[in-house]
Amino acid sequence: MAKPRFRRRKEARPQEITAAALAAFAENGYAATRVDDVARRAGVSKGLLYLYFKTKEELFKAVVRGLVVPRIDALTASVEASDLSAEEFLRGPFLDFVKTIPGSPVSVVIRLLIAEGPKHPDLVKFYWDNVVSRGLQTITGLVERGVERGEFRPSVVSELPHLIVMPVVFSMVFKLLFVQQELDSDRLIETQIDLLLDHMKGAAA
Amino acid sequence: MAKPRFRRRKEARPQEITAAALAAFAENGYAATRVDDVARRAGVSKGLLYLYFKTKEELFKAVVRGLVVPRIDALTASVEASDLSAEEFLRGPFLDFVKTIPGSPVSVVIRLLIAEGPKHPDLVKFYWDNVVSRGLQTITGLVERGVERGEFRPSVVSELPHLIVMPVVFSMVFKLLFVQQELDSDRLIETQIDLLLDHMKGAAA
Amino acid sequence: MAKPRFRRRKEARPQEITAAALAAFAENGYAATRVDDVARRAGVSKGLLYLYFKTKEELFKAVVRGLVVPRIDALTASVEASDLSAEEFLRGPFLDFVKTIPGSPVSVVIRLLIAEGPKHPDLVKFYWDNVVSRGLQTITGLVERGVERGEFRPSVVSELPHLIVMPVVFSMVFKLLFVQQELDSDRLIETQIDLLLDHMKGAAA
Amino acid sequence: MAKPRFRRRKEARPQEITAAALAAFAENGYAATRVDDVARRAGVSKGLLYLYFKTKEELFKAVVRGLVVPRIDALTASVEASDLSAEEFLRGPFLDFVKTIPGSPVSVVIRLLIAEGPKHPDLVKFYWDNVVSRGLQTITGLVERGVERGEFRPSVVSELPHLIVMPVVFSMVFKLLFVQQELDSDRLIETQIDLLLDHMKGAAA
DNA sequence: AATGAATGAGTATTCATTCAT
DNA sequence: CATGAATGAATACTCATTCAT
Repeated sequence: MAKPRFRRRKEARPQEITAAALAAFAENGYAATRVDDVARRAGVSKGLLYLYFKTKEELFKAVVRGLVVPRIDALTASVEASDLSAEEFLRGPFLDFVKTIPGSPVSVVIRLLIAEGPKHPDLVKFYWDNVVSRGLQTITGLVERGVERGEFRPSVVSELPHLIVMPVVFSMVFKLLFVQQELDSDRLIETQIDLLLDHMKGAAA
Repeated sequence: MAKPRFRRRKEARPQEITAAALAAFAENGYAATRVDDVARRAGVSKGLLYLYFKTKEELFKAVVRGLVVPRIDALTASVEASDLSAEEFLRGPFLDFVKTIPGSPVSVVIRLLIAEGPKHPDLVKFYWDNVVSRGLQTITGLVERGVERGEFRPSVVSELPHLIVMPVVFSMVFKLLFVQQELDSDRLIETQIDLLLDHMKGAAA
Repeated sequence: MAKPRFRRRKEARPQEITAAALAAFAENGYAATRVDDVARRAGVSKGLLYLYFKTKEELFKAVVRGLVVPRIDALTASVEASDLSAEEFLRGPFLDFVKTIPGSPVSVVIRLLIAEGPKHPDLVKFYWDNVVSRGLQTITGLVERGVERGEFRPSVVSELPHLIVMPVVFSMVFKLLFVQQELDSDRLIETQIDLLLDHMKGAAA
Repeated sequence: MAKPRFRRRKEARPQEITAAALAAFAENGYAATRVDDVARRAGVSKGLLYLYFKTKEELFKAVVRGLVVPRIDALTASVEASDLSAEEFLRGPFLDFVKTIPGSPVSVVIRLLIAEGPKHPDLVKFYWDNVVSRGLQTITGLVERGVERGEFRPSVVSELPHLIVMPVVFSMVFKLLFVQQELDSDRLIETQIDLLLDHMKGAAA
């Protein structure tokens, strides 16, 4: 009745499983992904999966948490460590970082959150606190540093840092929805930053 | 427990049902919405619902189709009918129209498409053809009209009309995700249009 | 994918299902009974069963409730309606009634309660309130009527009506456990009633 | 989180495990008890448990076997060794012994057997042969000794020794079911023995 | 002897869909 | 047209049991 066969034994298991889950969720969305599938992708039995994650929902949360926090940490750290001028930073490291987002697995998380968010308020809260809120604060700080240093004049951008990340979010959503359609997200992002820098550096209010 | 019995045996039934479905989808998302719920909301039996819509999926498509096309038709028509200058149009009717979007049921459709899109390529295609593509074309036309008339100088915006709708999409997604958080979407949209008009009207290339 | 075939339509369904459940529980106990089995026995699909009973547990409760209350009602009513002397009643209708219990489905309920009781305190409460407590009160009332009328002398039996029902419970448990072994439960019950009547009618304390 | 590590690598292990199992079964019943739980309670790994007991069922049987036989042995031995009169024995050592039963772990075994008995006929057989049958025989022997010695007149009790153990079983079941309710089982048992001694010593048939 | 990671068969429950009435 | 009783495939989760270490 039973012919078990297993080999490995690790503590890397949780990561293997969340990676598999990410892939599965990316393809089918949360609701339509079967736990069986995730287990199979991870090369693991269903039972083992449940050993690490009490429920499908918890697995979902682990995926979101594990994927997204490191990136924001990196951004914040790099802002703080940098001694570039605000403009140089925005056109340099920031732009580089931000351009990678639309093609990255973060999109998957966005999709999951949009689809399942209403049923997981704590997760949304977590995402807001750890990613969005922190990201916006970091950007605001960067802009205000520029103002303090005389690079920029005071402008609406300090209050609406959303203007800066907008093209990133837009591109993610666009690519998520219209996989077939072309969108030069790099150019979109660059252009928006150009516009904003022009505005912030300009003379008139 | 009390159901109005003054059904006027209309043939407005399909609309009543799609309206109920929209409401249900808005609350729970597509996957988590039970056909039972939709029927109950519409004050109709499940059997009758299935008389109008062969499957849940078809109902979904009907909701999407029925909701968005009219609005885009209206926009296009109003552009064509207008004899305002491009800037006047952008700052006037366009802005008015566009500000209403983030709070409207279109958001729901966006959510549904993001969540379920990958499983309904034909629907995405439909949405692209009838809404997004047409919308972008209309905007491009408007901008080019401005260039032809000497209002604007040639600029990226003709190639990236996305710059104009970006804040709308961003606001929708933001509100979809972070219901609790404030976002002054009107101001965001206005500011972006200001930026772009400055840019398009500016002297330097 | 679906070739449904069904015919009937009733409001007797719940009873058909609880009857099937009783049979299944009797054979295998609660935990080991599969809902599938109950449905099959009732000639009904699993889905329909869940239409009437939200969970397996609720089905269980319905079985217990439905089976047991009517009998106690009957006993109580018959005591009140009777104009026999206490002894005549005990030797007559009471004995007849009580002898039927060990072979009746009530045993099944006892088994279920013993096995599952700790996990269903509300059910145990219900059973106590509606069956045991009421039954003991009825018997106490009967005995006290006898004392008032001068048939019996006051005795411990008024305080321990359990003495009267003891052989019934014992027989049930015995037969439940040792199906193979003989036990003349009728005689056991009769003898105990004889003993008690001797005692109650006797002169010495 | 803290486990004593001073395991003395005893071979008292099996007993530690059955003791843990008894406790677990007492709380949750057989079906609802997880082997994991038993192992944890015994401070032992699951693997080790399976080294001693091939299956959960075997563990169950070991619990039942280990718990009841010693007690009956003691009773039988004490009857045989005693030189008291039958009445003295019944009112003395027997009563003392029997009063301890309803509060003892034997109740747990009763519960397990009632709940799981039908699926373990061999276990029931074992219990019958080694406990019940022997117990009843011992009691019958005691009564007959009384008759032979002229203490008692011949009576039903020789044929229905169940009359003597009835209150014990009844009390166990009662307490098992209605943990909250009071029952003076000592008094119930004493009273029944009084009744029976009166009867057996009485003049009239 | 001892561990606990790993397995997978088994089960309650849900829900889109159908069809007798 | 209209109903809602009935179906059954699909799926999350559990737990006894095994076996590499």
